[in-house]
Amino acid sequence: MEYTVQKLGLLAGISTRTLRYYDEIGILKPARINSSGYRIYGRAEVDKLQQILFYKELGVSLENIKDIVTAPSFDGSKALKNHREKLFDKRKQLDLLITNVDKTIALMEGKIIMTDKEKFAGFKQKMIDVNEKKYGKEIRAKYGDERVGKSNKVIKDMTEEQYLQVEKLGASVIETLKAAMVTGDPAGELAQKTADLHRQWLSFYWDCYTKEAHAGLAQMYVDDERFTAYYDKQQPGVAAFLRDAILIYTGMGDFS
Amino acid sequence: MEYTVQKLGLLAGISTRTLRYYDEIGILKPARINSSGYRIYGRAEVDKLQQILFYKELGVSLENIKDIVTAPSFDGSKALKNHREKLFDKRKQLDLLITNVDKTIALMEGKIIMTDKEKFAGFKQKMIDVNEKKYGKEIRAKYGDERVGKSNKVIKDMTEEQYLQVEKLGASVIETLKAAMVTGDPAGELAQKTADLHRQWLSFYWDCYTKEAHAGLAQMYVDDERFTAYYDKQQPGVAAFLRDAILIYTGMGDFS
DNA sequence: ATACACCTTTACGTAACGTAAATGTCAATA
DNA sequence: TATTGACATTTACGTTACGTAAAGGTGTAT
Repeated sequence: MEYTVQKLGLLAGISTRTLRYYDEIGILKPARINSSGYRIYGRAEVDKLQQILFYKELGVSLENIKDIVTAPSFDGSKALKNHREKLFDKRKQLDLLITNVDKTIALMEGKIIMTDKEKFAGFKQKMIDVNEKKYGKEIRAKYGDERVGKSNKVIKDMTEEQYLQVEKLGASVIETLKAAMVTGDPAGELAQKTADLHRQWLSFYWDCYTKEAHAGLAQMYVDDERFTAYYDKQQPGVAAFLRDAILIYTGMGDFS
Repeated sequence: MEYTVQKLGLLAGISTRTLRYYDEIGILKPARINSSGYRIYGRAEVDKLQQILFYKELGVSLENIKDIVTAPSFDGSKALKNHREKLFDKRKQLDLLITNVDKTIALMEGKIIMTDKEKFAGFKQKMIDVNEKKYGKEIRAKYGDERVGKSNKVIKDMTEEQYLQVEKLGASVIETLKAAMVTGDPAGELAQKTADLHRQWLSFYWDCYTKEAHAGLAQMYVDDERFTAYYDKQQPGVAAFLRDAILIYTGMGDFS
C-alpha cells in the first residue's frame, strides 16, 4: 500500500497542502521520494498520520504533536493531562463569554422592547464601564504615579476611596436588608433605611438619580430572574421585600 | 482631554501598537494629527474605544466589531446572537474534546488492556471533520446570502437538508447491514443494497467517488482496528461482511 | 549639546494551512 | 506522436491581531 499525497489526503480527509506542510515542518515525512520527486507514503506513515490527526483533534498544537509523535519515550498521558487543563480553562473562558453575551443581548433587547428596562440596561452598562474605568484609571494612576510623581496620587486615592465606599455601601445594603427582613415590614424604619442605602449605592452608578428609575429598578429585581435569584439566594422573598421597601421609599408604591 | 497613543493605551490597558493597528484598519481613527504627525485622540475616541474593547471582550472579531461600531443602524443584538451561536458551538466542540481527552488518558493509563478502544476514538474524527465542513459551508452560505441575495439560500438549504439526509443515510446503512448479515450472503440483494447505500453515504464526504477508493475503504474497515471495532460493535464479523459486500458491489473483489 | 522618553513608519514573525502561479510527470487519446 | 487532463512539484503571498524590532524624527530636561 503506497500512497501519493492525494491518495493519502483522500484517505485521511485532509488536503495535499496539509501533507506537504507536515513534511515541511517535519512531523510527517514520506517514506521515500520517487524518481519524479513525488512523495510516497507507506503503512507506517499512515499510522503516524492517524496519530497526528488524533492529537490534532484533541486540539493539541502541531508543535506539541511533533514532540509526542517523534519522541517515542514521550509521556503522552502527561502531555494530555496538561492539555486537558488548558482545554478546561478555555471552556471556562467560553462560559464566561457566553454569559456576558447573553446578558448583553438581554439588555439590548430590553432596551428596545421595554422602556422600563431601559434604565436597567444603562445600569448594567454602567457596571461594566465602571469596572473598566476603574481598572483603566488604576493603571493610569499607577503609571502616572511613577512618572509624574505624586500629583496623580490624589486622583488615585479618590478613585480607590470611592470604590471602597461603594463596596461598603453594597455590603451594608445587604446587611440592613437582612435585618429588615426579620421585621417583615417594608414600611418600617429598617426597611426604609435599606432603601436609602440602596439609593446611595445606586447613585454611584447613575449620573442622575430619579425616584421613577429607582422604583423601576426595584420592580426589575422581582421581574428579572437573574436578580431575583441573586437576592433570594440569601432567603426567598428578599427581592420582593426590597422592591416593596423601595416602592414605599420612593412613594411610587401603588398597592392601595 | 487629549491623548497621544501611549496615554490612551495606558488608559485603556492596551498597547500603542494596537492603537496604530486600529487606526490602520480603520476601526479607530484619531480625532486629529498634530503638526508633528502624532495621533491625537479625544473624548469621542475614548468612548468608541471602550465600545470596541467591550465587544472584543465578548470575543467578537475586529472585522465584525467594525461593522458594529461604524454602522450606527447595525443590529447589535442580532450580531451578538449570531456570535453567541458560534460560541456555543465552540463550547460543544470543547466539551467533546475534553471528553475525548479524558477517555484517552484513561485508556493510556490502562494501556495494555484496551488498545482496542484506543483506536476507536479516532473514528469520531471523521464526524467532526464533517461537522466542520458543514459549518464552514453554512457560514459561507450565510455570508453569501447577505451579499448576493437569495441566490445562495438554495445552497444553505441544501446544506442543511444534506446534513439530515446524511444522518438518515448513515442510519439506514447500519440498519440494512444488520438485515443483510442475517442472510449471510454478501452478494445477496440486501448486502448489495447496503453497499449501495454506503456508496451514497460516502459520496457526501468524497468529492469524487471511485470504485477503487470505495473498495479500498472497505478493506480498511477490516484492516484498521478502529473501524473494525466500530462496526463489529454490533456483532463480530460485520466489518468483514461489509467489506465483502462492497468488494462485490464495486466489482473489485479478488477472492477467486 | 546631549540624553532620553516619546512619537512616527516600515516590515517581518506568529499557526496552520488556503490559494494561486509556474512548471514537471504520467497515462490515455486523436 | 502530439496533445490533453489529471496528477505532482516548489515558491510564495494571504489569513488574525497584534508583538517586536529597526531606523528615524520630536520634545524636554539637564
